[in-house]
Amino acid sequence: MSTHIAPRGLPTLRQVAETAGVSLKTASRALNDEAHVAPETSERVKQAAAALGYRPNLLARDLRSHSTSNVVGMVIADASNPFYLAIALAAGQVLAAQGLLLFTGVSDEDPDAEARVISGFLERRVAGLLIVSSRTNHPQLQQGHAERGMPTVFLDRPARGLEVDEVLFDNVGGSRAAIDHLLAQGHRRIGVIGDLGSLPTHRERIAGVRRALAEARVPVDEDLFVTDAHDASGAESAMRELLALPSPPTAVFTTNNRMAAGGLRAVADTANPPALIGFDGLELADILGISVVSNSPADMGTRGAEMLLERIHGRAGRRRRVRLPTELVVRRSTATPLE
Amino acid sequence: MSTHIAPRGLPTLRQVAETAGVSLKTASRALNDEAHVAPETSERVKQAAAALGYRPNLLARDLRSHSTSNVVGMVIADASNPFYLAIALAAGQVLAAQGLLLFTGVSDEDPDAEARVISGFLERRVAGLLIVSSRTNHPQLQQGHAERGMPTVFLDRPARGLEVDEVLFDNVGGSRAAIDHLLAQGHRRIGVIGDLGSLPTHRERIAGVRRALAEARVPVDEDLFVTDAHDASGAESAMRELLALPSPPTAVFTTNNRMAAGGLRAVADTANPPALIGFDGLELADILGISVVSNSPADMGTRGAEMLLERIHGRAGRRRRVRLPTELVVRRSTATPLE
DNA sequence: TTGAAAGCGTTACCAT
DNA sequence: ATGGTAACGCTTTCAA
Repeated sequence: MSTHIAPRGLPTLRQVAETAGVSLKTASRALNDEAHVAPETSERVKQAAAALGYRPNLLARDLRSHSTSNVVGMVIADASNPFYLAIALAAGQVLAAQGLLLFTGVSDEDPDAEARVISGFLERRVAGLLIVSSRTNHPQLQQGHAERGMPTVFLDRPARGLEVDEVLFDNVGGSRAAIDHLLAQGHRRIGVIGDLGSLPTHRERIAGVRRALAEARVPVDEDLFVTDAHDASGAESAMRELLALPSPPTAVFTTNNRMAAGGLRAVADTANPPALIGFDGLELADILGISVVSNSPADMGTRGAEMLLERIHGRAGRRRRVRLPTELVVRRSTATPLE
Repeated sequence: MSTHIAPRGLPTLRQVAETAGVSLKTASRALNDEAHVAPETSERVKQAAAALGYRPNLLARDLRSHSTSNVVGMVIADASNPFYLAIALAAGQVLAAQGLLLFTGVSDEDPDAEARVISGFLERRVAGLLIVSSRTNHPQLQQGHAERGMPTVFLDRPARGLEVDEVLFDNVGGSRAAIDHLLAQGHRRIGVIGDLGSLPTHRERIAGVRRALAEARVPVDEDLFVTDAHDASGAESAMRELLALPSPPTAVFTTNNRMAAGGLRAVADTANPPALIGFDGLELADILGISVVSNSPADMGTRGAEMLLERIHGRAGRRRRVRLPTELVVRRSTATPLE
């Protein structure tokens, strides 16, 4: 723990009570607007509280009352991606409407950090958990929380081996739509630039690609599939490698917004850039004319928060697994059929 | 005595102690790795804890021990802007290295929501506060926290009337650099598209513009200054209005990244777009060739967290007000001098 | 090395 | 309508 700190000397309920000349319990009742307090007593207590700058100690309250706190904890894996912010923002709005506060911790794709953040929430007895996980297993949650009834919803990435609700995108369907579109434009050599191969999201998107190609009986050239390009500059290199192949792809599918940004950078100064399509929204994609499989992080946040609220309010029953739809948005980057 | 059931059936330290066949205090000592516990006793306690899925209740611990919690609360005003995420991410990394957790709450530019989030943190007795405020006054913080020693650092926006540390950008200097650059390129009719006029950041940036123009003895045409375009689509309309003027500007300065995105959208299909320069980084600005006054939200987060840590560790003394530098990055959008 | 008791600030229960 | 007392789960203090 951290070093010693000067005492903060915040007033307690007892001091408020003394100042107002009432008992501890009466002060408590007055400040909580409970019944059976004379209006003038209540007024006197509230003035005393204001004068002293009193603030309830929620640690003590939650400890005693066993009421779950009004905080929902959210863990996001990657804060450098506005995509996850959009989820958190939407979720926060839904929760705020119910008087719940959303506090967000960042794991930065580090499983240990994620465990620490979740522990922090759990040990402070939050009312529920929203998790964009960077893990494939969840011993903490298995051990006693999610499975003993801590309301929990996984977002964007599945909860492996855990009986909890989840909200994911239709990654397979979205990828298939992207590839089908490229095939329809006449492309047969289709490159793919993907994020970390360990990410379930990535895997599903790749699965969609393979399925689309298989159904169209287009042979798969593994050299055209680059994976583990975990940031924009990795994607940029990946794109350069693809274009330097003896027989380069005529179209490239980037599996998320960051891969798209990197890929784009690599072709920005190219004479004959390949057709380009991405997954996820991309800022300014409209101006740049980039086709995408678009999804709605806001919907994900909203839906996840709603499901969490139901659990917090006592909903029982089996896990629910929601798949949110995606939408193919065609722009300049794939508008021209291959000759 | 019947053993009580903890909320959600979580085991308590007492149950761990009973399972291990030791006293409450011994269990506490063992789990906290304090001295004076026989190794084998310690081992037995830890196994019991693991078997039961024990988690310490930090509410109880912090309540009793008066140790400040290991949580720092951060409030951000606008989560739809990746800029603030970048600040939070950097701050979180600095704090994590010291064993502190950063929890972030979003106010969405709503002063009441900000107050609620701050109350939530305060009432949970966080170790410190990082605040990107949407308020101009801070009665809560004045009343007893910031001024009684709750470590607090304001980021990006000043702490009006509050004696706390702050880290801001050199907004005036950055704007002046942008305008000086446009003037050097021969522009005399310079438009400005700004965010909410109530935002101090915005005001400072406008002040920088006026100062640069005044020093160059270029008369100010108020019709060219559009303000309160608080989102990208507002900025887009603003840009269209500017271009529709009888005597439109030859260059436009957008005072933040969102204004830039909107302005850009408006000129995307224009034959003779005005010169364009923005403030703040903008995703893909390099590809789009947009000049910017660039700043580093990561530096802001890092610096702010460092200053907060010093306060948490007991640093006394007057408030410190840091101004972080900006850098002019010239790209295609302002590369051509006006004929 | 270990344990019993007190207490943190609050709310719950049972009186008055 | 108001108040005393116990209790929440933990750490601190002091004793064994």
